[in-house]
Amino acid sequence: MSDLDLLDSAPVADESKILEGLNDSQKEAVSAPLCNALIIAGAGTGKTRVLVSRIVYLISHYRVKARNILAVTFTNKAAKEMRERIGMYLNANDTHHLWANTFHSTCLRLLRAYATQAGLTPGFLILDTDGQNSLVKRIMQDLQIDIKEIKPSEFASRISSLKEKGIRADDFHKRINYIKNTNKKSSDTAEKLALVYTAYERICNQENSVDFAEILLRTVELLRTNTAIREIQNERFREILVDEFQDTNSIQYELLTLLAGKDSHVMVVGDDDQSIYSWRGADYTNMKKFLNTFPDVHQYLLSLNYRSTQNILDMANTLIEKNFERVMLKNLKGNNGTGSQVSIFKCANNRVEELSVAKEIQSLKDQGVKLSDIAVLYRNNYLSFGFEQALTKAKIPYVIYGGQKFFDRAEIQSALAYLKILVNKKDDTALLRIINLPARKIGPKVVESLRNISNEHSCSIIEAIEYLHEYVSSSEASKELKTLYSKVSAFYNLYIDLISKKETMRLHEFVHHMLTVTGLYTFYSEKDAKEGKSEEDNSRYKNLGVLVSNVKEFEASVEQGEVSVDSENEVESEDLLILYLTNITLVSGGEINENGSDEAMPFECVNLMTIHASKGLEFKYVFICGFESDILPSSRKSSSGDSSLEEERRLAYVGITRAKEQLVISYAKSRTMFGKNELKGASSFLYDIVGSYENSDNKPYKIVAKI
DNA sequence: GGTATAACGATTTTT
DNA sequence: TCGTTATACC
Repeated sequence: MSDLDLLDSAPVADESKILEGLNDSQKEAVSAPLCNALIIAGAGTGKTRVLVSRIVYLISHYRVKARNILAVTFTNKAAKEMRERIGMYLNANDTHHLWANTFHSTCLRLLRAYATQAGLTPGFLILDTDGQNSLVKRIMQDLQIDIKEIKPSEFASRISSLKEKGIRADDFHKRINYIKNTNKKSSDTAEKLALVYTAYERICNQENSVDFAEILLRTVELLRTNTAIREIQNERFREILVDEFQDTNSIQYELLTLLAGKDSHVMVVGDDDQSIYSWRGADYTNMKKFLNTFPDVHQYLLSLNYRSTQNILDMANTLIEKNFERVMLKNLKGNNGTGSQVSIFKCANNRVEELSVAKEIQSLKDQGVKLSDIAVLYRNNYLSFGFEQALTKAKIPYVIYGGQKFFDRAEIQSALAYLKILVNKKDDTALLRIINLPARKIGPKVVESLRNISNEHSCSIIEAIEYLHEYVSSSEASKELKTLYSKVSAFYNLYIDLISKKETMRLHEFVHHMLTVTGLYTFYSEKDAKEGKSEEDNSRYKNLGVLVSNVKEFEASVEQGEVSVDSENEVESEDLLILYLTNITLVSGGEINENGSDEAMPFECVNLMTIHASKGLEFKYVFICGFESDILPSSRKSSSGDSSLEEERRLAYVGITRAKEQLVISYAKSRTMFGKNELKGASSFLYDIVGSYENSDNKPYKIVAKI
């Protein structure tokens, strides 16, 4: 070991301090030997704390080097939180070397480092869900597949889930042929899908872009086939830790098996009772699989809950007991006393429900409760509307998590499309979005001709225009080509101007320049004016300004070294613009405020969100609303088999276990939905819970009628 | 190239 | 019911 290595792995935190304050089972997990381990951590049992402590323990006790540790999470939020918490124990050098990232950014880092070996051109961009949908739509139209019969987004998501199962277009074709040969009937839709999938793969390759699923699949294929690269990673990643393991899908599972070498150890933390993303490919049986496939897995169970009162936990325990497909049975025990009873609001209708909740929040507020300690949770986004109205009327400020994301807005996507073609001229998807935006007389006919040229020369549309420019100015071109060029020459000049200015200006100034010369500023401010939008309320013009601020902020954070541009030579340094574009598709994604930053709301607000979005969070006061049949469990699921019903039950379980001190569960007996008045009853889950306490004098809940 | 009208369809959501 | 979107039409 060199001195430098010793410095790198020098203990940074007092070992006894790491274990201080942990309970016995947490301590056991944190100080586990270097081994494969499965930690089953019930809701609120200090899962993140254990993970963070384990990482620090690995470094200080086992002298594992930070660069040999990989921690993987699902969301950027979780990754950020983990990095921050680890940062409190480690020195800056260790923190820098440690990989604590989402599955996607981990893979992306590998792909950037080994782009060529993975069959990509360096500088490739990420195709987000919108881009994916529009590409699929374009393909379906080209193949004359009726997009009214089958929604492009349907095919797009099916392609993604095929990729998440590791199935390529080729494999899918083989499958269909196999079915044909044996059963003689294959579905018409599947055959169409296969055609679209093939074309989709081809175009993504041509355009040098990867979608989210591709990021994972490419990495897996790279590691599967390239032994040399795999061995480097095996050597590097000695200790791998995975958060929310119940949410892994099959490609992520395979990734773990490939990243871990024979001397590596994998520690996974999860809770099968909180698996609520199976519709997205998550498979909590990976926990069982892990136990059976990885050698010598040590098991740890965390069931002491630090979050909620026992009444709340009893509700949760009673509910989840009805699930049969559990990997490991656990009963949450708390250390916060019994607490007050859970209130079940039995409301005459949804209006009453909304007003009752608002009234209750008002009285909490009057008692001096911080609004940010209150959350209103619901199964479906459309349920938020009524609560928004009721809260507005009561003058109670709130924030809604989710909803339309800033970067999904049309004007932002258009601006980004301009930026994308500047770093990746192969990106036809981006180009087609803006070639005639704002209108510059490039209609479908011109586009058609351009696409013909690009097909002939197997190049992108921009390259076709470049080719046209060369050809027309230097030789005796045909009249048709000359007129064609005259129609796109203005756009070509714009493109050339942007390409050259990009190098000479600071990035945010350049983006501002781009918005000016492309005419996007004018286009959108005129559009705003036409629709009578005031300067203030979410005008599209203003949003473009917010984009510039966001770029500026990003620029500053890169300069301060906050965004890791990996210094190790395996990751090459990149164009700042590529870095920005990658960052917003993969890392930011969320809502940003008018200053262009993603800092939290400065003032006190009640939190409104879906139960899905609440996972991993906790609040002192929680209202779970619309606890009704056909809503929770959702009408689409209750009829379609046990496992989806069980997932809905887990969802309710997640909701309940968010509450620390007080929980209100509310339902309406009648509800106006889509203009129609429907009679719903209380959720079957509520009957299950109440039924369990039928003869008990010691009920964890009380029912309150609201009329 | 923009506007009016009809038709549709409406879980959950991160990357 | 309400918002989005495709198509027809000017």
